[in-house]
Amino acid sequence: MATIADVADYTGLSRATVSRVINDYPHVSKDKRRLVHEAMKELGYFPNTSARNLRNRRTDLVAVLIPRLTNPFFTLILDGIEKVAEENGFQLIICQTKSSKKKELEFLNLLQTKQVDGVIFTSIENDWEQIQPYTDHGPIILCNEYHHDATVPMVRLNQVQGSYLGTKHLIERGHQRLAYCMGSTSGLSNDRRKGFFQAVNEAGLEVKAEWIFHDTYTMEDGVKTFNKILSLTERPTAIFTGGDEVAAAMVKEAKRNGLDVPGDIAILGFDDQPIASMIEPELTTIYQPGAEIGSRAMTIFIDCLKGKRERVRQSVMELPLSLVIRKST
Amino acid sequence: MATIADVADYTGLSRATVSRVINDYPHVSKDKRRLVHEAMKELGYFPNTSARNLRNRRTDLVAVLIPRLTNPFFTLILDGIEKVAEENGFQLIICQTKSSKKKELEFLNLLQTKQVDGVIFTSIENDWEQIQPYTDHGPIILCNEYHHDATVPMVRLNQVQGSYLGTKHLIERGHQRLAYCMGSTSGLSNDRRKGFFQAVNEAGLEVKAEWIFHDTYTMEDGVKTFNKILSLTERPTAIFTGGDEVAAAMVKEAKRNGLDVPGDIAILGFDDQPIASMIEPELTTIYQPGAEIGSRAMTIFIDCLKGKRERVRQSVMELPLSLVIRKST
DNA sequence: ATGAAAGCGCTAACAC
DNA sequence: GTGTTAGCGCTTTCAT
Repeated sequence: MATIADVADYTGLSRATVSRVINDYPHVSKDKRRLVHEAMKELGYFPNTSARNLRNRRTDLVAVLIPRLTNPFFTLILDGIEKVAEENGFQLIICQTKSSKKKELEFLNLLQTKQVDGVIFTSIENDWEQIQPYTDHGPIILCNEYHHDATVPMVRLNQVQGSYLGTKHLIERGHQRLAYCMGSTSGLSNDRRKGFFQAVNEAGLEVKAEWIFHDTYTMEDGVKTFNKILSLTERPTAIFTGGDEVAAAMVKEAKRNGLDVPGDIAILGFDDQPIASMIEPELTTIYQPGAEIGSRAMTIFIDCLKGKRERVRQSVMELPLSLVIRKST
Repeated sequence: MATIADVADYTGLSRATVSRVINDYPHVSKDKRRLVHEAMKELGYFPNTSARNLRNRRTDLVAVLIPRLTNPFFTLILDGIEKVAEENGFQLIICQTKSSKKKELEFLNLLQTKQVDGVIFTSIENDWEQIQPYTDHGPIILCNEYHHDATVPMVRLNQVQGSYLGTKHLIERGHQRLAYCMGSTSGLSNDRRKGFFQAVNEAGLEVKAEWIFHDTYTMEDGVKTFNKILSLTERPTAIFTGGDEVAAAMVKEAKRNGLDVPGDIAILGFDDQPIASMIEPELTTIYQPGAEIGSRAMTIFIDCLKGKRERVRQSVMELPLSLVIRKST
């Protein structure tokens, strides 16, 4: 494998000059520049990235922590991150945490060992105290996540506003008994609950404890939860869900039980995934600009790396959610 | 930032011994081993990956070429690759080609510059002659792709068999006039067409040229193509599609036009994505074990890297597709 | 069991 | 405009 020294020898120039050509520096004569290029081609030379990284103390690599690759919302974020990364010469390393605290921490080793320049979290499992020490080693950005005491830039969606909007919509449609299905108990979920109850309280409605459901993530969860709701003596007439998959599964289960959506029961999705407009009736849902927060987060990341922006200081960029009214409510 | 030399100085040992401890080599006394571990913790030392990579001539990094992150089938493959990668201490670099020949070639620079140990293609845009030279620089695996003259390991799905199965099913349901929608004109598409016509010919059916549609990828394409089909004077009674999104959009458009699926027109999907079982009627489709081929490909990749397997020699592993009969046919 | 030292391939400060 | 050279941080012979 040819090295820079080989190119230098071949051309009779020094390694320094060859390096200057490689890196497109000024102060190299046209002649030598061409000479070097010819030699590189002739010898099949390519600069060794590990050597450059060692010397430059950068890798142009970013670790992106994501719970599951098969979750369309997160790949949307990833897509947004990738777009900006690509434009700026960065590569992305995929870190699938499977929502495990342990794995999340393990991936942070990539930062300590300088395998990556920094990390973008699209979801966060550990408490901030666990993460905080790692901020010494490079920029950390929270994307789609928020921690009250995190000392880093955060790009988030206004979940409070989003779920308020959706809930208010249900109430305006005349619903008085609302079921609420949530996923985990993360900060994100708390915000959604906040928005939900804000709308509920404003309207002076009551929400019974038995109308609140936890750990509802998947389509199967949706079916199970829907059946629980059906079996309730005092049954809600509208359901606020934490995702379109859950909502879609519920719509289907409702139809299977001979119920009309939204006539007998209204179902509100979240995310506005492709599936939302494919099912019958089309899902009313809350659109989250996933690609957008991804791009923003990556842009901020780059600014931090370049020192254009302080990286160990809290900052919050918040984007709004919007209600997409279709047929299920 | 602490280096190995700092740890050596701190403990009064040599860098060599510290290195041995880091890499868990034998022939280091218990005492010194503990001493070094304490020092590393004390100094906040972490081995520098770039330096190790340079020295070891490996990065434990694999580039995965994928057309679009937002395509669920490809993230399924990615998930399979990731699983095996994780088990073996490899990290994945995402390379989104957006189906561009140019980008695909650019990503191969990662191989030449030794930024990655090798490459897994989950789709391939260029001709094999373009790719072939890169095999000098590290293992290249084709996953979900096949090139007749490729001199590398390939893991593929038996598309011929899969589409034969689906087409035969349509014919058995009594359909005589079949429409065929394909995506690109890749090897993969050719195989599907082969299976389609195999079944068609066996049954002695005729397929008019106007029943064959190209470049049908997305939901919008599905809607457009379906309307073209509707406007045909001699209209097919069944449609073979290249993906569940397309099929789902067609089902929806059919219903919008007052047609019954499968009564008036049967629609066959491909992939068995979550959406297939969420729409009404549920999609009959062809299941492709995406995660499975991903895992297999990564396993083969590792064998190639370890020299357990020849890497510049054609080999083909083929997995079968299966028909999932639901309600749309 | 431990250490000395060469060298992986590259860049940049400094000299001319 | 070009060359010399000292590292970047690590691993691995080869001694002892």
